[in-house]
Amino acid sequence: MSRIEPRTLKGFRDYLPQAMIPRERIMETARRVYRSFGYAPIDTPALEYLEILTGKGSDETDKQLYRFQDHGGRDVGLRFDLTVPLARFVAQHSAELGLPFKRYHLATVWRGENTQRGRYREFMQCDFDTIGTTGVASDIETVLVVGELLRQIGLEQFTIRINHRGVLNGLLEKAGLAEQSTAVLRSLDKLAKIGREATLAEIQRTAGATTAQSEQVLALVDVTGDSAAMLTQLATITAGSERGAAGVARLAEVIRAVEQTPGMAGRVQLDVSIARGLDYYTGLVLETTLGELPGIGSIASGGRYDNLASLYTTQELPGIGASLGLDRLLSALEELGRIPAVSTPAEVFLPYFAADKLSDYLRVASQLRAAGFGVEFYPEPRKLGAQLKYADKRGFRAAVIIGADEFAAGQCQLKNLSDGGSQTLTLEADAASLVAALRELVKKT
RNA sequence: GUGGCUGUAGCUCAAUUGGUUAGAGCAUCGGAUUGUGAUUCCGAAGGUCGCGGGUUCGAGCCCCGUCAGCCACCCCA
Repeated sequence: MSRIEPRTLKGFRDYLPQAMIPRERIMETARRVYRSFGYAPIDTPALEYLEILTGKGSDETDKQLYRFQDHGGRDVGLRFDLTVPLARFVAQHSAELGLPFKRYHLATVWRGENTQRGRYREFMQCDFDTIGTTGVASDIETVLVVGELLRQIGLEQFTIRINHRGVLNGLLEKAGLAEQSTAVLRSLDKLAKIGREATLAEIQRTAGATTAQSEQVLALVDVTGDSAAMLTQLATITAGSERGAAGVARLAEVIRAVEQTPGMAGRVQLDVSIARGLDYYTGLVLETTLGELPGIGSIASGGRYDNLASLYTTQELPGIGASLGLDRLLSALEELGRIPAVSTPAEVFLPYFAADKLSDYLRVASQLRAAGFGVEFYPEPRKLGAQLKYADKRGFRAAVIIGADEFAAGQCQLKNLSDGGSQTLTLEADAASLVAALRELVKKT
């Protein structure tokens, strides 16, 4: 009989414990932060009717979409982001949800695009959105959520770069390029990557702009200084455009509020080159870069849109949201050496040592678990050395060693696996001394 | 989707100009008179040379296809 080769599809990955543990930790942090701002969890099906997903109908969408017929002959597709499902979801349930509605959604999405480092065909998105309000508070909170998330992940050196589509569009209006805004913004988005001259040329090529028009757009790039100075210059550039003025005013308000939030001063920066490729953004747009790894690109980004669900409902649903780039963030953390080489989620290892004391071991294990520790009990009585080797390899912090001698004496040994130190403790009926010593040890290391 | 580079053990790599039974380190598993890991010592296992076809007396090495990875382009709702 020929064996089937175990393998995974191009762009699809297995996650071993060592990769999955930090991954879950970040997802837990994201959930905790999102919840702390009142975003509620939702989930939607991986598979949607094809017409839901192709509603926007760009060619690129079609190319990247995983589509097929199900067993009932229905045309279906796998979701390629969480925004389209959110739009469908809100249009379908707005009566039950009430507005404004704040939700977060951590889920897998699929895109059949060509793979590259950090770009896969199956990946996780960690979105949060506020639907049904245009209030500046929701703009401010979106920035604050991103900042709080990164801080709780343990990253301190980051910059949230913000811009406003109204400013860009106001400028385009003045330049007479309003119709070609998508093409112009797409080119502008590449400014940092390809440089000023190439951007200029590309705007002329893709949007059919004149030299004067494209220069007028690129005047943006000459906006420099601190945020206040830039805002003044932007006001001048966009003078005469209502949208531009409103955008400048909103940027000013967001920056001021974020600067005044404890722990967030200096974390937000106006960056006129940020356009975001997505043509549905209409207001604030944001990207986040790491000071230690500027080259890795944005690890959290998002923006405001006027009308999320116009394809599915007549109801006007403005909103703002952002998304954490989980894979990019993880590879950044890895590059920074911030991913511990651990393949166990538990901190305490309990060797099975005295073969006839199974029930006593199980009791200690459950006492430690009740006290909040993750405890792995080795499944069979083996040589202690082999068991400790196993524990070391997996990165446990501590081992609780209890053999026949300790049981007889009513004691246990607590071994710190990172420094090899060991202490002998009294093992009471409620294991109180052990719990206290473990708390110390886990806190310390 | 387009173009380029790459593919030998779980990982990183080696293997004279095409020439016998494809090697090493690390990792894995076992052991060093059955109670202490990560540092030591001994041993074992592990390879359809990504896969398929072709050229050749002979292919890990050359050719074609295919799959996968990396890079650039495209794109990223």
